Amino acid sequence: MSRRNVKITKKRQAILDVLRATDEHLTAENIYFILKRKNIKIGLATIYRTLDLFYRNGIVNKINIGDGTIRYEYVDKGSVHHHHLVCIKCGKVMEYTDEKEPEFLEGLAKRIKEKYNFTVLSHEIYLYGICKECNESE
Amino acid sequence: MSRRNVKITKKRQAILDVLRATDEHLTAENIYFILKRKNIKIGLATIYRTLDLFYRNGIVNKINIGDGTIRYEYVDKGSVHHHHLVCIKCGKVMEYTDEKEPEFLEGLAKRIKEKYNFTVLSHEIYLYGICKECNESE
DNA sequence: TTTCATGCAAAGGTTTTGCAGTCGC
DNA sequence: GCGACTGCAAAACCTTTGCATGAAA
Repeated sequence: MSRRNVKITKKRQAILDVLRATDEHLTAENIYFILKRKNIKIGLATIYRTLDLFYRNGIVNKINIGDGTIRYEYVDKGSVHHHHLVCIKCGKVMEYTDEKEPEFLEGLAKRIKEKYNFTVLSHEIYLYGICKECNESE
Repeated sequence: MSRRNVKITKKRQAILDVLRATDEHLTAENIYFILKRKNIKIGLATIYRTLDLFYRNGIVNKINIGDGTIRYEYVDKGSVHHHHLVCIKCGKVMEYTDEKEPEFLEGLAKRIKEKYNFTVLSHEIYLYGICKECNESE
């Protein structure tokens, strides 16, 4: 399935705009209220359906930090692959990129293949800890 | 909070036994039915409460592969830290350890600290792909 | 017209909570 | 007896689904 198969309607465009306008990782409900504030009336179900569609077409990533809700982020094809820093104090999710990570992951995939005959297709890395602000406010 | 603060009742012991007896990653419901088969009558709510207690005390890990349910695994303090291989075909979750990973993660935590002033306390790595069996059955 | 998108409400599944009863020290 | 643990049922929560309406080609 590829991106060109996705028809972009007005509602879908609105959701896409919200996701592209932020660095944050939004839940379906976040998007719902952001659009409401912009006077765009849309059903939650439509947002869920759209996000699922986007996900299946590689337009957004799902982020699951384990708090019971799914977050989404726009996949910018031109940007570097990144992972997530989750602050266990304030719950904020930040992105990071690490220059040595791609090389490590490539080697890791190779070793996993040899050792377990498991073909790695994608990965998610979550680092949990204390963010700058929470560090400072102690 | 530390492990010694957790009182181990009969029901809690039963849950712990189930988790220690398997390599699999069990949901609360899995545990419920396993105990039922052993003729141990226990409420689902108790299992949830116990797992949450165990989690807060570092006795179990939460595994969230994004399918809407939380899985748990016993934390064996003596064993090597491992991560997860999730098969996107059959949904099976396996564990792996990689000899180069600890060194990489140590360096990564240091770089994250320098670059973002984020203190890394723990991490989760999920590798998604196709497992041995699903590879072979194609 | 025909197809697909949408909104609403209801249903679904997992997890949490309130409360009364029970256990163990 | 007291405090903590447990079971049940109900509630809460997020997400999906069914169906009728509406928009677009």
